[in-house]
Formats: sequence, C-alpha cells, structure tokens
Amino acid sequence: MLSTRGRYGLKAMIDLAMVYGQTRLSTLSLAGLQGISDTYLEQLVSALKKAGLVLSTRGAQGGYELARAPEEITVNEVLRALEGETTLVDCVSADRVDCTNACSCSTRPLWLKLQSRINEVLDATTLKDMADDYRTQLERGTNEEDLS
Amino acid sequence: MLSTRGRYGLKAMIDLAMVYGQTRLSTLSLAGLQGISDTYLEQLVSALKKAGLVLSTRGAQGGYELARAPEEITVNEVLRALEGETTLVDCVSADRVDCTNACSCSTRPLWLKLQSRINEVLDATTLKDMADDYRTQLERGTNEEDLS
DNA sequence: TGAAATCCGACTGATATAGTAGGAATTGAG
DNA sequence: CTCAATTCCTACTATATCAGTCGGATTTCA
Repeated sequence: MLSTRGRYGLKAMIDLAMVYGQTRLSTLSLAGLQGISDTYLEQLVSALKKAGLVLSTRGAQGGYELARAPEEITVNEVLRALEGETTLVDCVSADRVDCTNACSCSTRPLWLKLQSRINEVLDATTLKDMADDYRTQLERGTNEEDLS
Repeated sequence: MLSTRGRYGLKAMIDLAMVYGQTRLSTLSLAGLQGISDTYLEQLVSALKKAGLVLSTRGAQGGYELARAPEEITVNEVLRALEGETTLVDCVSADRVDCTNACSCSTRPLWLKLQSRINEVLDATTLKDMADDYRTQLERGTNEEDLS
C-alpha cells in the first residue's frame, strides 16, 4: 500500500505543475489545496527538494516551483524521492543482497515481471500528463470511470 | 512493499502445487523447504485454509494439499487470502468510502491504471504456471535473467 | 522592523509486522 | 493402547514504520 507521503507529495507536484512558469506556491497554499497539515507537507516537499525536483525561494513571497518542465519529470522520480528506493520485494532490487536463493527461487520471476509492469506505467507518466488529464477532468465537471 | 506473509505463503503454495495429486506436506516440511520458522508458516497456511485454498488432514501423516488443481488457483487469490484486501490506495477499492474528492482527484486515474496493470498480472498467473516455470528453472540449473 | 516563508531536527502516539510460545485436539502407526 | 506427529487456536512481544506535531532558527520582501 502506498503511503501518504507518496500520495500527498505527488498531488503537490501536480499542483506545482498546474502553475508551472506562472507562480510559486508555499507549503501553506499547497496544503490548503489538499486539506492536509502544512507542517507535514513541508517535510515531503523538503524531500522533493533534496532530490532536486523542486526549487525553493525563502522568505516572504517565497515558495516552491518545479525544477524542470512538467513533461520532464516522471511520476516514478517523484515517488522514489518520497518513498525511497522501494521495490516490491528485496530480491528485485538492484543489489539483491539478501536473496540467498536467488538462483532457484520459485517466486522471483513473478516479482520481476510485476515490478517491470509497474515501472512501465510510472516511467511513462509525466507530471504534464497528469496535469493535462486533471484539467480536462475539471472541465468536464464529472468523472466518467475510465480504467484501461 | 509486499510483506513476508505474501512471499512465504505464495512460496508454500507453489511447493504444494509441485506435489499436487501425489502427497501432502506438513508445515514442518514446507518451512524446511524455505528455511523459515514452521510456527510462523503455520499461521499463513491457516489463513489459506480459511480462504478455502488448501485442505488439511490432522494427526500423524497429516498435512496440507491444494484444494483445487494448480491451474485453477491464481496468484491473486493466494495473495488476497494472505494479505487481506489490499489495494494500492484506499480510493481505488470497491467501496472508495473515504476518498472525499473522488470526483476531482488528480491522482486517482493513475492509481486505477496501476492497480489494473498489477491485477492483470496477478490474475493471469496460476500456480501451475509458477510451478512449471520453476521446474524448467531447476532443470536448466542456472538462472538467466529474463525480465519482460 | 515585522510578517511570511523556508529550513531543520527532535518528539510522539498509533498501528502493523514478524515472529514466539503454549497448549488442546486429532489421527495413524506400532 | 499408546505415542508421536500433526493441525488448530489464542495470546503475547519486540521492533519498526507511519503520520503527524512542535519548537525554533534563518532568510527575505515590503
């Protein structure tokens, strides 16, 4: 299950993508958009800053903005910055150090496949995609269900 | 991140699939195959039994066997029995009760898509598939990397 | 100078995870 | 008949993570 860090943080990044090139947003306004605690969100944005995904301006009228254009930031980058290097299962990670039976594990192939399906989606989706989708969603005013 | 319940439990189910129609296995032998505590595995198999995925025989020479043929049990069923109804994010679940902004959430479409990609894999893979793959993997003796 | 903001680290309560432990009940084999 | 092997069931524990809160230092614009 995805933690609130990933969920709140990604939402904040989309909010920043919506105003990219126009203005900055403070944690207070970002939190207001989501209806959550601004001090908590502060931590999340701070992590995004350390990862080089947002730029900050201190002092009055300061705030945050995306460090790169929305189409150049993938969802996967954002989530990794927030959640750390989380893989589905240890033995899938780059340095599968503690998978003692890596050579003959009955489940490893499945986890690899699953992980790669997940990464396909997360790498292919940029903040621009999400912001665009959100805009049309708001315009339509309703939410037709659209899995696929 | 998938918990040990799902990982150990699925492995155990594959072990059972390997001997389906031939014999039963006790928690002790199942645990021995994996090198983990048998008392812990007991809990997991117990959950699998409650879910109707395995049959048990008590007493000496007792043990567990699959309740249905390996090709009729999907990985998703097994994981759900072990981990409970876990979705990626609350608002993706059938009764998205607490997603107050379900109608205008910028991230929900992504979670829906991701969840459906995951379910595609988990629903399409049966214990027979996994046991077959494991057999050929053991025959080859080595593990060529094969993502995809 | 003061208000608005980022920055930073420590603290807390609740919940979940990964087991352990103990014992009751059942059953096949000798 | 008895014993050992086994499932079954419930309670307990230690550790870690999560989801925040809090206090204060620093920077900057008006």
